[in-house]
This record gives sequence, C-alpha cells and structure tokens, in this order.
Amino acid sequence: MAKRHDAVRTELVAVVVAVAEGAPRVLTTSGYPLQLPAGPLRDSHRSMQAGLRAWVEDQTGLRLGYVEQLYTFADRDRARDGSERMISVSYLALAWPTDVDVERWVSWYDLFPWEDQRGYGAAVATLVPHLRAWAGEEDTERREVRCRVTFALDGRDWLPELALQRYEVLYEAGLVRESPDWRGVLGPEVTGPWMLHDHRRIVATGIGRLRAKIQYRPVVFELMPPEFTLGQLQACVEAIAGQHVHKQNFRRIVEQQRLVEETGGTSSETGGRPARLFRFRREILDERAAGGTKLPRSR
Amino acid sequence: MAKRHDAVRTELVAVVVAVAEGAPRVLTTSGYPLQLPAGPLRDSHRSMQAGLRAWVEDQTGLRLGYVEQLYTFADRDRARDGSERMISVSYLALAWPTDVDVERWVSWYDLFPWEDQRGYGAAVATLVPHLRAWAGEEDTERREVRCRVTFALDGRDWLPELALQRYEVLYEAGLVRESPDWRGVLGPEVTGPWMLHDHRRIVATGIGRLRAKIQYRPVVFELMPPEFTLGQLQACVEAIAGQHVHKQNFRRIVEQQRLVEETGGTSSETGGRPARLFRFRREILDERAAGGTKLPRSR
DNA sequence: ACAAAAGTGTTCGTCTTACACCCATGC
DNA sequence: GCATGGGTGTAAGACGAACACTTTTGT
Repeated sequence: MAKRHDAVRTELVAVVVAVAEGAPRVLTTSGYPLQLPAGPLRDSHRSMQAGLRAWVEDQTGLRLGYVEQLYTFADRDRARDGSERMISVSYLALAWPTDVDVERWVSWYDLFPWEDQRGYGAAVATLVPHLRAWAGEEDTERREVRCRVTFALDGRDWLPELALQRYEVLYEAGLVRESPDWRGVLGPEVTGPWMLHDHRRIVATGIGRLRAKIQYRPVVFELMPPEFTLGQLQACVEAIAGQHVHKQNFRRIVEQQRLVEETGGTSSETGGRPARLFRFRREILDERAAGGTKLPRSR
Repeated sequence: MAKRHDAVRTELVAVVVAVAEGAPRVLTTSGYPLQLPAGPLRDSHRSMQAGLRAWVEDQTGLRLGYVEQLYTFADRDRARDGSERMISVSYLALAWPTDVDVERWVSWYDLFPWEDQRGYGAAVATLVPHLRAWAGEEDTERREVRCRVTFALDGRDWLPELALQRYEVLYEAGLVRESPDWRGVLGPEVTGPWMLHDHRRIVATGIGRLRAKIQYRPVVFELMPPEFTLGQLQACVEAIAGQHVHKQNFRRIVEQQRLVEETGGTSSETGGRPARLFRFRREILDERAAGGTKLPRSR
C-alpha cells in the first residue's frame, strides 16, 4: 500500500458526560480496553460536530444535546501502526443518561480516583510519597512546584480544574497505566484503569474543561433533568467538581443570578422535608453571555 | 486526479499577536487579500505546534514564544476549490514585534473597527441602525437579544471578550465583506477589510480568547519587553481589551498578586515624572495555576 | 509656572463566607 | 419524637470601584 505524502486520517472522539448515582460518568463503547465513542471524519459529514453526533448515535444509540470542541491532538508519536498520521479532534458533550446501557457509563472517579476530594482523599494520600520520590529524582525544583500546585501539597488549595495537569504529572512520573503490559507499583484502585490510545488523557482534558467552565457558564443544567430540586443541582455540581460546596451560598448564587424558576411542584424522594422543584431559565443563555455557577469554597 | 475517499488536507494557521504603537496587531504574510501565516502539516513535523512554528518562521522570519491551540475548523462548505476537504487547526501566539517588517503587523482595530471602545465608539454608532434593521427582518426576538448582548445596546455592559460573537452577528447580517466582489452599504473604515478564506473569523476567535484569558491568567507579559513601567503595562492591557481600566485599581491588583518586581531602574520616556521599571516574576507561572490580570471596569 | 504622567491613601458599597437557626416530612 | 434534608436571616469580612490628592520630571 503506497503511503501518500503528508496524508492524514482524521478521527472524531467524544467525551460524553452525564451525572448518575452521585458520580459524573463518561460514555464508553464496548470492548477492552475501555474506549470512547470515535470514528473517522467522512466526506458525507456536513461538519465535524455533525460527524461526531452520527458516530455517537451509531455506537451507543445516544442523541447528543450540548456539544463543544475540546482539543485537537496530532503528535507524530501518537501513530499507532506506523501508517498514516492520525489527527484526533475531541469534543465534550453533556447529556443525561436515559434509556442507555448503564454498563457503559464509567465513573470519572473509577478512571481518576484521586480526582474525588469529597471523601478523605485516600487516593492522593497513597500517591503523594511516590510523587515526592519522583520529584526528588531530577529537575527537583520544577517537579516539586508542579506537584505542590497540582496536588495541593503543603496546605495549598485543591483546584478541581487542574485534572489534566494532575494526569500529566502522574503520567510523567510513571504512576499511571499506559499500556496492556504496564507493571507499576500501584494498583488500578488508586491509579485507575488503562484506556485505548490516549483516550484517558482526552477524558482528563474534558474534566478540566468542564470543571473550569461550570464556574463561569451555566452548563450544569445540560446535565440535569427538566425539573430538579436545588439539592439535586448542588449534588450535581459537587459531583463534577469533586468537592463539597457551601449550601446557603450555593443557593443564593443560583437565585440571585436568576438561573432557575419554580415549577410549583415538590419532590419528596430522599427523606426529610420535600423540596421545591425548579427548572432552568433557558432565556438567560441569551440574556447573558457571562455568568455561571460559581463554587463557594469548602462546605 | 483520482479523489481519495475521505481524504483531508490539514492546514496550520497562526494568529500571532503583538502590541505596538498603542494597538494590538496580527502578523500577516504579504499578498492580497490579507492573510495569516499558514501551511500544511507535514510528516516531518513532530507536532502541530512544531509545524506551526516552522511555517511562521519560514514565512515571516519570526521565532514564536508563547503558543496555544485555538480552534479547529472543518465545515464542508469551507472547501475552496471543490477538491479535498480542508481542516484548519488554528493557534494563538503572543510575541513582541522586534526586527520584523512593520508593514505586516496589521492593527486589530483596522480589521475590526468596532472592537475599539476607547474612543467614542463611532464604528458601533454607524453599525447599530443596520443591526436593528437586520433584527427586524425575521426571527426578531432572538436577533434583538443577540445584538443587545454583543453590542451592548440599551445600556448593557460592553464585554470585550465577545469579539467572535460580534463578528458572527455582523457576518449573518451581511455587514461584513466576505469576498472580493462584495458590495455592501458600509465602507471598510467601518466594517474592516476582507481577508483570505475565513482568516478574519480566525482572528476574531483569537481576539476573543486573548481578551478572556487576560482576565484570569498572566499572559499580558508575553506581550511586554523584559522591562516595562506600570503605565506601559496598563496601556498594553487597555489596547487588548479595547477599553480603559481604572489606574489605581489596576496597579493594586498587579502589586498584590505579586506579578512583578522592581528592577531598580526608571524610565522617563513619555513626559511627566519618570516611572519605575518592573519585570515579570516568571516564578508565579509555576507558583500559581490560577490568577491573572483582572480588569477593573471603566477608567 | 505649568503640563503631564507617576504614584498614594482612604472611603464606600457589594459580594463572599460563615454561622445559627427554623421547617416539614418519613419512620 | 427524632433523624434527615429543605430552607432562611443576618453578621463579619474580603474585595472592587471610585475619588481626591501628592510627587517628580520636561519645557
């Protein structure tokens, strides 16, 4: 097969996120290792977004709503089989998981256990000594600073939106499984499972983007059902951020930004006093280009 | 020539920004119409960034410093000659213009006259009646809201980072020159000149990104010489934002974020009392992943 | 002396954070 | 009745916007 000069194949990759059962989840297709919905860009596709929607629907049956471009990867050493160069254009999509095979929705925190700061941060505690060791090896100064910032060592604040940077540190430190024959010291309950090609990095990119965006744009609502209680909304934000937020402040922010309106109904699902139901005021997407759901710090 | 199925060509496009003589400028290559440095991704390129740097240096002699990916374009109707589909991966680069042919650095505000809000906003005043007319034509409600938000009508705040959205509105309203034979009512002194393909849209994307980023990341300094006065720094921020900022508050923010340190020297360039010289504390790029140069509103 | 730009101190108001407390339901 | 989550008021404090004013140079 003659290899054409400078030829490329273009692949579309989707990070489809939904929140279910207390965890944000990404949609995978069947097969081992875990992989994201993806497929080549066809001449028949009107646009890359259209192609992406088609591939996701083909492979998972899910019709996408909100979609935005994430990043385009093309490093030469990503070549998988020595043939043509591969360009991957990745997209972030938000959905809520309905009528979909639950098996395929993998929790963020199974993929990246250290990203969930709502418990006691056990994964990070396990990782830290290995990170310190890696930092001590060489280029010490810069490595230590990176670890301190990304993993909130020495009393720093944990910044949820640094998911990609954390993954990169772990990758460089060799603490993350990157091939089927990888043999590291730590098990997958701490480092997470292997994924196809660089799909895991792509997911980390998506997590970082979503966590950053949720702070200044009202995108959470793309992950919510049409009606919801403020408690559910808060739980959704906390799941994505991997952090607890302050209840009263959260509610005040949502209110005063006039992001939601009452439906009149109530819900009495999770014990305790029944909660009022709200719906997203879609109008404000037009009214205001800025403004989102800020995260007040700590609980 | 047989057309291969699903074949694509990949092009790298650079929006190189520098601030000189009171205006932010983009680097163009010679030729008419105006065009950005660009070239195909080669097998020999290690990565797209490396390829981009090579093309820019080839075509303009400039060695790039700071570079980040902007957006990837691939709509089928962008096809230029009916042959293979073209994918364009665009990048934003920041530089300061030294040893470079000044002719090639085109002011943002020649390309997008309405984006400069530091004067009396004459361009916007001219555009508004045409925008209102366009909104009245059809889909009135949505169009009016878009105009109000993007162009700050009816007493709204002007948001500098909506540069792309403004361009899109003008494009849809047919107020912007998009081909050599375009004949609109308004002259280029208000609507700006035509650029090759969708290069003008790509510049607008870059402007929006830079204006947004400057508010939460210390990227201004990539546009400054090694030593500068606070006045110069402020002028640079104002040039990019297209807005004046409050002097004292600007200085306080820069100080308290410890973004700069004194060099000890002073500069007495622009009349008046000589100003102290500062340099960027590059360390903070590591120290803090967050925090940038906030823009206090108005003068 | 005056223009022009650098540089400082202080007030005012809003937005953030935090604490304390009451309410309505199920078991 | 008490556990559980829903829901509210208000005070302390951080931060941004704005104003007024002083300092140091060139002409």
